[in-house]
Amino acid sequence: MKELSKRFDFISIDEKWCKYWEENDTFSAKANPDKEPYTIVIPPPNVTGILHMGHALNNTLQDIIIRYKRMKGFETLWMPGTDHAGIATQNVVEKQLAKEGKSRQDVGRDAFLERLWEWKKEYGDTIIHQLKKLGSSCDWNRTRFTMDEGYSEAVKTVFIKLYEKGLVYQGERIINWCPRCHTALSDEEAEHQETHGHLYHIKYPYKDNPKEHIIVATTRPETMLGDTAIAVNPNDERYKGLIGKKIILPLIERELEIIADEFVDPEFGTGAVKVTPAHDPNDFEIGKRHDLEFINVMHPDGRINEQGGKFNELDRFEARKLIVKELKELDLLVRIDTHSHAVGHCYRCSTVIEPYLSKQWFVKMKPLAEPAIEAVNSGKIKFHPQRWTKVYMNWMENIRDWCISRQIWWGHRIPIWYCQDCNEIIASSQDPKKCPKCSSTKLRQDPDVLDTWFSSWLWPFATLDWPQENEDLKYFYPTSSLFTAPEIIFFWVARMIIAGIEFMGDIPFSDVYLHGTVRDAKGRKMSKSLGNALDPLEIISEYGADALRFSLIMNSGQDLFISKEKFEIGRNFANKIWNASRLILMNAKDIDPDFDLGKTSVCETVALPTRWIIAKYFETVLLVSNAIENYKYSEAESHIYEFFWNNFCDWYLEIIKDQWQDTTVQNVAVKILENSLKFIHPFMPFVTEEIWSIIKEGEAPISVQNWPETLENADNAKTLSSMQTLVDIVISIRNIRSQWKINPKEKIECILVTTSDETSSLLNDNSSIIKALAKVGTLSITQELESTKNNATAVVENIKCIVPLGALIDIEQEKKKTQAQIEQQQKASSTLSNRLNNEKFVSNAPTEVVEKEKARLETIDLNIKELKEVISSLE
RNA sequence: GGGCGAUUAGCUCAGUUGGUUAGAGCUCCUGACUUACAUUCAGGCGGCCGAGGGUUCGAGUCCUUCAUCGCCCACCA
Repeated sequence: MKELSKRFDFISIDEKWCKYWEENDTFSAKANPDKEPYTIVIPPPNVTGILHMGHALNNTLQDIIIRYKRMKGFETLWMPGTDHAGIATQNVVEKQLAKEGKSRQDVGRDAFLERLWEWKKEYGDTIIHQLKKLGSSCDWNRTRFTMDEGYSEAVKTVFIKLYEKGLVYQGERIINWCPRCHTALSDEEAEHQETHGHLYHIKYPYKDNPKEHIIVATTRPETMLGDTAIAVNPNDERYKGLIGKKIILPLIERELEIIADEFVDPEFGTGAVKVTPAHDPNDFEIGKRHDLEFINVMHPDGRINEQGGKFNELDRFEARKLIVKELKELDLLVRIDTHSHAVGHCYRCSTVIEPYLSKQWFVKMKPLAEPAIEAVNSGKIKFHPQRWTKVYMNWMENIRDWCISRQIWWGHRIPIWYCQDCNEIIASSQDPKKCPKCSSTKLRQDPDVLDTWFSSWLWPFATLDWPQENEDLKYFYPTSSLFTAPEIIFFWVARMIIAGIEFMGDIPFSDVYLHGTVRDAKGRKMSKSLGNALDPLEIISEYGADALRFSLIMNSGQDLFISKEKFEIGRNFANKIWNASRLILMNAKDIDPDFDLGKTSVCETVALPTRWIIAKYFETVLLVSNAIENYKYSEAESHIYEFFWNNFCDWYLEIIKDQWQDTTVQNVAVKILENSLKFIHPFMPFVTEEIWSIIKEGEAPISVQNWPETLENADNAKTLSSMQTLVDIVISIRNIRSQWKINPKEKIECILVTTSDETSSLLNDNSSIIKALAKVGTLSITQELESTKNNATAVVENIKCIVPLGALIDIEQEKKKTQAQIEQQQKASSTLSNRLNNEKFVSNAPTEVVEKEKARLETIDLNIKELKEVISSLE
């Protein structure tokens, strides 16, 4: 067997295995009828930039489960890819252009798109490269992009299907408009932030009596330029007589009428509302109800247009200032209250969103949502942690139509053409040559593109080449689980469920795991602008990919608070694994390849520490497996960490230090190491792969090895507990040795002091174990005795040492405590039996409650019996 | 305005269906250069489990009220 280098050089190891896995297609997957499929689709990172810590966490989680399932014998597919991220990517390229002093209009649509594709190529590749460096075991040959050719087919097909069903429609209404990005946004893309603004109270004079006025309140005074009515509640006594009265709109001098509408809340503001149907969703509705004029007073970039009279061309906020100033001068401003309310901001550039009247494409969501609600209600799709179900449901049940058209260039062009001659609207997945109605060839494609999420929601099946039918699609769809951040439940998760059911007739995945947000040590979100972002690649080069992965997962219960030092835990652990392996390789020379841990664990002649570590090992395999299955990754890691470091290294390897000539010891150490590498592998793929390749030279990589076998839990647990007392002795001996500075080679005399029957019988029954223990621990036993605290202390002074084995407990106190417990339990027992004897209770309570109470009574009675035995043993 | 989560050692967090004396890591302190590892080893200090009330023989765990922090949703101008 080869030896490990003295230094653990993660840089070259990371690189070596990245390359190896890729060159050997270790993770390629194909439909295999002999195996069960396990599929994950990656949440495709945006091609806007480089990977951040959130990605590192997200992909590590996916990699753990996929590597685990692969070792468990599933045909695993982890589908990689990237997202074109419409607005976001267009924005970064526009910024790039701006540095050259150009706008996208300057270069033109085609040239601009070319720039975007260049960008995509560079950053898409970078991201894939970074995912590989993280150790992600994706099937890289299948890497997809949300705008590659086949994918466009899927998008067009979906659009047309929905259009034909009447679920995609065009409509003119108030949408969220970003004046900076010059595009419509969906409701989800408007981020509402609590803002401290102002509520302006303005006088609107009557036409017939300009000295009198009605007072309205507004947060956006500039919208008054588009006012076409004043509304009051029809039941508001203050205003009843005024309905129908004419008003002259200040500054604009337009004539308005006071109308009555139930929507107006008499309690808010003055109870009178200025109505601006083109700039407010509620006013829009009022406008429709009362057949008002819709006056748009703004350019798409947020400047006032010619409708604004002398405010023409002013920016909306400039106009606001000026209008307030002029109103003041005209003595029409009553007062300004401070007012905090939620204001929508663009989720890509944080510009204040303008409610804006515009013609857009929408998806009718209600009918699509129903089966998606059912899928979660019926338990076909489960959220982990479960509480997210509520969030999902709340959105689904209050779902609104989805605005899907964007006035940008980067994205899937809407497959709609307009006939210039007869105004026919043509939906087609191919470019149509002529109008089917009038045969005109003057066709113009809709200039808009689709919301980026309109392609993302097809990801689980579009990546498998839908709408084409093929074997892979049938085999790998539906996928198994989805790992993502809660921020995109609505954007992505919910819509994928809708699309999966609608277009594939089946849910897209059965489990959704929502992980926490990565924050800095102070709890702030990591972001480039705050300058608190840690770069995963930097961590990888400083601590290693395994360290990055391990530390991230260790902290991944809820939100993660990450500082650089946290990665030391992972680095140290990887180093520990390396050095433990070194030690074992240096000492294990006589290795039996068929050595069976299961058999050895029940072999009575084997020394106690060895039997114990084997039992502990089997326990750990089970704990780790269960934790992974239940999506409790940090828990799995704690089990691994504790077993490997505390039990195996610090305890077992220390104890057997001078036992290496024993071949059983050698084999046990090697076998436990090998199998530990296996269950550590999903978490730390690089170091385990490297050590495995040295121990098992010539064998297949650990990535494709089988997951270690488990023993029946109950039996193993029994073995463990029966040995625990004895193991405590070993620990005590070691402690005494170190405290009393006794040379490890020197035999020490000790007395085993026992108090309970259980322990002494254990010692008697296991004299062979004691002997084995003596052999290992260089312990010689001179006498065994039962003792009280007092004579134990007396003994201490004369003898070299004693092994405190529960003997140094104050017997009197122990008795008292036990007695108190007995009394308590007896009380419980009597109340319980009273209850069970009460006919009312037995006949009225549900049967399972009665059964439960009976079971409780039984255990309590058993407890009492045991406690009484303890008392008698103390006497 | 509605919903969700958090509150346990100085810090970061575990704590499974209520059940003996509430755990770990880091920090701090004490000791060990024992050649696999100082990215180490052995030990120690440190907790009215956010506050009040309730259910129970028994509550960190269940119910209720409150406080503080965080997140999400929401078209009262």
